[in-house]
Amino acid sequence: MIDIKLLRENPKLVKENIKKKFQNDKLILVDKVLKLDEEWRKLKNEEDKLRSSRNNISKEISEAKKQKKDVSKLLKQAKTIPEEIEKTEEKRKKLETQIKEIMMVIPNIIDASVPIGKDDSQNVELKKFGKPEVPAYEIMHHSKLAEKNEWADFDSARETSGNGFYYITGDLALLHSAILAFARDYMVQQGFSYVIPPFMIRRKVVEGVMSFKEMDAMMYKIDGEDLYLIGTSEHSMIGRFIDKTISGKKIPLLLTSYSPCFRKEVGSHGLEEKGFYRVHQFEKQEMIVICEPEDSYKWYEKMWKYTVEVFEKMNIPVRTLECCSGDLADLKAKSVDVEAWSPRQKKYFEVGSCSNLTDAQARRLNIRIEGKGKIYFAHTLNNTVLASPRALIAFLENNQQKDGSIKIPTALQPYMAGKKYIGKITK
RNA sequence: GCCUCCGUCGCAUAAUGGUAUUGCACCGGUCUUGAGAACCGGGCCUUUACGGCUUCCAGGUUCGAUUCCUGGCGGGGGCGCCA
Repeated sequence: MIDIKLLRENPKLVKENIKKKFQNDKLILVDKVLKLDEEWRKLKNEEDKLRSSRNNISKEISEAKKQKKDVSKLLKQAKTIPEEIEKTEEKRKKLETQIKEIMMVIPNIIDASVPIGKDDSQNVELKKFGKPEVPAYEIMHHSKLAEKNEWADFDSARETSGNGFYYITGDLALLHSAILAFARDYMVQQGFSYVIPPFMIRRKVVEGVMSFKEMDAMMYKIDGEDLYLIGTSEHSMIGRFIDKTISGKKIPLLLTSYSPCFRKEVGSHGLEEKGFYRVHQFEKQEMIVICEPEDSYKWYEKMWKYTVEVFEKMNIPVRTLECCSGDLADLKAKSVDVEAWSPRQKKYFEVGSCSNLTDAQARRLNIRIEGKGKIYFAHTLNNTVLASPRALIAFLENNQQKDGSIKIPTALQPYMAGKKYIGKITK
């Protein structure tokens, strides 16, 4: 959500930004909202004046009563005002709703450095980390490998819970916990504070953090309760700060959270594919930063690097792929995906996403900083440290040995009870 | 889940239908070598007006609601259930 003042003062800039994002159908909204805003201000002024006269008459009544004077004439005069206020207020509130609806869909001003492009096919590779190698031996699909080692039971999960669920068992379950714990500790070492948030949130919080469309496609609702299962800990983490003014002394807030994540994944066909790639339930270590407006790009650069480092320590080659203007969600000013190398598919796949939302999310949720004698909107950022079981796919492929066993990188061994290898030798 | 009491700035507190009081803390400014003291100020909105809004939230009654009524949310105490 951008500042309506920016729209008032510089509608041209807002329109240029919309064009950059190839959302030309939204261009008319700018003039529409300007008109509505002008009307709103007019009504607001009228209303203020009406209230002012009501307050004055009320005062007169109060004083007249004290002096035991007759107030019937004043009362008669006063009675007409509330009706007028109500009428004006009704109109104003209607306008307010319309304005807010439009402001919600006007995209955040993207950073000047964002590459211009229509959709994800025009995202730009920034840098490769590690060598994306394809070994001479065949890399087994993770679900086949899991089956051979009795590391997963998709068939039973389908019976108990449905497609898109899984049992992870034995050493793979250990590894799943290990990589999450490793990711958590890595972030703590970088100075982040560890948080376990609520895994369910109320509707009003959900509405704050996503659109109705997203809500329908993602969120599971608890029957008979005003509660939804979170799709990511970002929901409850950022929800914690709705309508809060944070003391400048506590800024930047560097938080890393763990949570299970639940997603309906409505309309995604990838769910048919066997394995861990697209599932209804996963676990994620996340990072959230709330900082001074001038520092958000400094944090943005640091944040995606942390993810790259975590994957490097797990011996997984990655690359960064910058979201082009058309692929950028409306709240985001800049965003980069971290993708892991798949030696089996000979291509990269998404394992994390780092975004700077500048002040758009903070304005929408009313998250402010108090300091230097001023109160102003914060900048907010979020990034995946590691999501499992998806990260396990990359792990099992890149650490797979010629004999079919899985080598545990040194950094992970303490989390795996010292084990250096897991898995049967199958070849 | 039930019964019961309660919700006013970060904390404490006043007003009990007449337009939110006071103290402490915090922050900014003035003064100062610096700190402290002292003094001035402190949220939001708009067309900056001796303007409007703000007593957990949403409604209602009223010329006027912190005060009365209804619902929600949050907290304390008691009972029940529970890893």
